[in-house]
Amino acid sequence: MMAEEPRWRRRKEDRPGDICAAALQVFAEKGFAGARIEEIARRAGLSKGTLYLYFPTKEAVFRAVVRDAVAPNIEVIRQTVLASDQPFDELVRMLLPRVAEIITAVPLGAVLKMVVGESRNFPELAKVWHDDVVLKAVTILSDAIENAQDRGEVRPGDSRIHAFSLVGPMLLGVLWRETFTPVGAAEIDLPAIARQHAETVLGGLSIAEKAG
Amino acid sequence: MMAEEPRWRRRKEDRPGDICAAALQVFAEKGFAGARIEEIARRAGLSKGTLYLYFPTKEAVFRAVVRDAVAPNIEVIRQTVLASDQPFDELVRMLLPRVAEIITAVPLGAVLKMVVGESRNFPELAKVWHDDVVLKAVTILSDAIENAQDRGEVRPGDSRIHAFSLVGPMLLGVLWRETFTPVGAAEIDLPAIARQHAETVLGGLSIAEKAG
Amino acid sequence: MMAEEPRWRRRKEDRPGDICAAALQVFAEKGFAGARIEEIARRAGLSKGTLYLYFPTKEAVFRAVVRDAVAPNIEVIRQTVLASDQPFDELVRMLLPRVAEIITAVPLGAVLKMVVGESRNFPELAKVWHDDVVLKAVTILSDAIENAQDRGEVRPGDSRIHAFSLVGPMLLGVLWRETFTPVGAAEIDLPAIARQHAETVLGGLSIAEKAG
Amino acid sequence: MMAEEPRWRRRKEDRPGDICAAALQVFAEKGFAGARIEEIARRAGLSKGTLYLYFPTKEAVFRAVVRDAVAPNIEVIRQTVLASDQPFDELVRMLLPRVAEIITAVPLGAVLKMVVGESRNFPELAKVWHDDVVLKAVTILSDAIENAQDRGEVRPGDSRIHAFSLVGPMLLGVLWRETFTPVGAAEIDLPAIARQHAETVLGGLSIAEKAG
DNA sequence: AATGAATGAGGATTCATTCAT
DNA sequence: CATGAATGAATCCTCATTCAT
Repeated sequence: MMAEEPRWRRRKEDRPGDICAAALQVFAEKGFAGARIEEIARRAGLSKGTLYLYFPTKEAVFRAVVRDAVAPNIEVIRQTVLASDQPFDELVRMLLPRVAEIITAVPLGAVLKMVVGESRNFPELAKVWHDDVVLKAVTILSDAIENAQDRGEVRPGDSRIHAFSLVGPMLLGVLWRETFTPVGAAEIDLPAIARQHAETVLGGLSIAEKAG
Repeated sequence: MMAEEPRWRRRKEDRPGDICAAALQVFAEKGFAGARIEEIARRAGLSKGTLYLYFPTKEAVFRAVVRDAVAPNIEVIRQTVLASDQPFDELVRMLLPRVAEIITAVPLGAVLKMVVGESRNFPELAKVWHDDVVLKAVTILSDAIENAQDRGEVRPGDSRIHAFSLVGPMLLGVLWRETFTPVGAAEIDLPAIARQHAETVLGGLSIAEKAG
Repeated sequence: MMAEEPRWRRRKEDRPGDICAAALQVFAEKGFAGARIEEIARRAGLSKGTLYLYFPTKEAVFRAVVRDAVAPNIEVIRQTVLASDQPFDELVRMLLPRVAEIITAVPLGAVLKMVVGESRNFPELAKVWHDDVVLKAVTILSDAIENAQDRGEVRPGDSRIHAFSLVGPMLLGVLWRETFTPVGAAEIDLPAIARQHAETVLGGLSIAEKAG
Repeated sequence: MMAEEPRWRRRKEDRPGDICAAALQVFAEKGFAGARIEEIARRAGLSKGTLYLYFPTKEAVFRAVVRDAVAPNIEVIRQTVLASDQPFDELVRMLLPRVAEIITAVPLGAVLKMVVGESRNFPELAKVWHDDVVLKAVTILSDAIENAQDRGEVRPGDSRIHAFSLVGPMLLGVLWRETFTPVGAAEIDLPAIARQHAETVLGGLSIAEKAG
C-alpha cells in the first residue's frame, strides 16, 4: 500500500491518462454510444464536471483513447522485426509469441474491437489506425517477407497476403476472446495459437524445409 | 421499373424482410446505438410508425437482423465439408474460395462487425452467433482436420488451432475490408487471399508433400 | 342459443350501442387516456376502422358513453319519488334499496368514477352530469324533503344537506366497491347499507318518531 | 420576496417537495395520463431534465404524490378519536367538523379523486390508500361505534355501515366540490354539512335521545 | 481547479386517425 | 360498408454539456 495518498492530491498531470484508462474500459464494454461520461469519470475517480476540464467532448475522449493505444505498440513490433537479421523462420517463431504477449498485456483487443465497431462513426480514427498501426505493421511484415523471398527463404506470392496468413489467426484469436469468451465460449490460449500457427505457416512458407 | 407504383399496397409479407435489409445497412454503418429507427424505416420505404407494426422495439429489429444472417450460411459450409470425401488438401482448396464467395455475396462481414462491436451490449446475440455459427463452423472444420490427421494427411497439433490457421486470414480480410477500405485502404481481394492462403497453409499442414 | 347469427350480419343499427357498451367497460378499467380505441373496437366485435364509421373521435365515444348513462336512470328516480304520496319515512325505506338495485344493475358506479376522474378534462361532461343527473336527483330529493318538512315529518335544516345525508353513504359504498374491492378490500353489500342507513338516517330526520 | 433570486441555487432538498406540490396540481387537473411531465416541471420552476434527477419516472412522481398525502392526515383522525373518552355524540359533533377542516386545508379531495380515477391503472396505490388510509379511518370509527354500542349509546347494527352513515355525506361533499363546482355547480359548504349531518345522524344513532 | 445541479436537444415508442383496397 | 395497414404528432426519458458555486 502507498502512504495514504489523499484523493484530492492526485497530481493533475496524471488526469488525462487516468481518464483514458477508465474510458478504455468503459468504451470497450459499452461501445462509444453506450458509454456514459459519468461512468468514465467515476472510474477515473473524478466528477463529470472535472472530466470536462481535460477533454472538451466525449468524442475527444474516444479519440484520445484510440490514438493513445497506437504509439507504444507499433514501435515494439518494429523493433522486433528490424532488429532481427536472423532467418525468416527464426523471426516468425519469435515474433508471433511476442505479439501474443503484447496483446495479452495491453488491451489491444478491446481497442481493436472499438475501432472495428465504430469505424463508420469515426472514419478518421479508422484512418489513423490504418495509417499508423495496421498498415505500418503489415508493411514491416511484408517487407521482411519480401526480403526473405529475395533470399529464397519464403515461397513466392503476394507478400501482403503472406502477412495476412501470418497474423490472421492471431487476430481471430483476439476477437474471439473479446467477443465469445464472455458468453461462455472456450478460453483462448493465444501463446499456444502463436506457437502452433508459427510452425504451421512456416511449414508452407519455408521453401528450404520442404526442399530438404 | 413498374409503372407508377401506388404509394402503398398490401404487402405485409414483404415488410419484415425489407426492414431487416434496411436495418442491416444502417446498423452496419452506425452501430446499434447510432442507428435511428426513422432512418431504417425511411430506407425500407415506410414510416416510423409502420416499422413498429412489425417489430416491437429497436432491439428486436437488431436481433432479427443478426439472427437472420445465421441460418442460411452455416448450412452451406456444412454441406461443402461433409459432401467431400476428397483428400484434405483438395477440400481446403475448394473450401476457402467457397467461403470467400459467400462472404462476398452476403453481408456477413457487416453482421460480423455488428456482433463483435455489440457483443457486450447484446451478449445473447454473441451467444447465438457463437453457438450456431462460429462454433459449428469451427467444429465442422476441426472434425475434418482430425479425420485427416487420422489418415496421416495433416500434421499433428490441436485441431481447433489448425482451424484458426485455416480461416483466420479470411476473417482478417473481411474485417479489414469492412473497417479500412471505406477510409482509403487498398481493396481486399478475398478470392486471392483464399487461393494463396490455401497453398500457404497446406504447405505446412500436408505432411505428405513434405515427406515427398 | 340463437340460430348461428353470422358475425357480418349484425345489424348496423345496433353498432353504436355495442360500441358504447364495450367502451364503457374499457373506459371504466383504464380511464379515458388509458383506453385504446382498438380494444374498444375488438370488444365490440368490429375493427378499428369500422368504429370510425360510427364515431368521429375517441372523445365522441366517451361523450356518448357518459351521456347514454344519464337518461335511463334519472327517470327511474323521478318516477319513484314523484309517484309517492306516502309518508317520508316510507319513501326513504323504499327509495334507498331501489337506488341500491339500480346501482347494482347498471354500471353507474363505473360511469360515476369516469365522470369524477375526467371532470377536468371534459368539463362539459361534468356539466351534463351535474345538470341532468346529479342536480335533478338532488332537487327531486330536496323537494320531497321540503314537502315533508312542511308536513312536520322531517326536522328543519338545509334540505340539500339532508339529501346528502340520505344518499351520501350509498355513493361512498359504490365508489368503495369500484375502487377498493378490486384490490382486496371487503365486499360491499349495498342493499344492506341501504336498509341500515335508511333506519339510521330516518331516526334522525323523523321528528315524529322522536317526539313520540 | 427576496431581492433578485439567482436563476438557480443549490436547493436540492426542496426539490422533491416542490415537484410533488406541482405534480399534485397537474395530476388533479389532468389525471395521470393527461399530465405532462414538462408542465409539472415548469410549475415546479425547473426543467424537464431536472425533474428526472429526483424521480426516475412519471409513475414515481405520481406514487410519491399519492403516498405523501397519506401519512400526515390519518394520524390526526386517530388522535382525535382516541383522545376522546367523551360520549359518542360529543365525539361525532367534534369529529365531523374536524374532518371538514382537514379536507379543506389539505388537498385531500384532489388526491382522493386521483385514487378513485386511477385505481385500475395503479392498483397498488389503491391498495396503499385502502390499507393505510381508508381502512384505518373506518376501523377507528367502527371501533368507537362498537364501544358506544356496548355502552348503550348507539343503536345496534353493523358498525362499519354506521361508519359509512357517519362519513359518507362528507365524502360526497368533497367529490361534489372537486367535480361539479368547477363547472358551475353551487359551492359546497363542508363545515355546514358536517354540523347538520352530525345532528341528523346522531338523532338516529343515539338511542338515549329517543328513549328520552 | 473541482463539483454536481441544471439544462434541453434528441430519439424511441405509442396510438388516434386516415384511406386504399 | 368493412378492413387493417399506414401515418406522424405527441410525449417520455436520456445524457452530453454547461455553469454557478
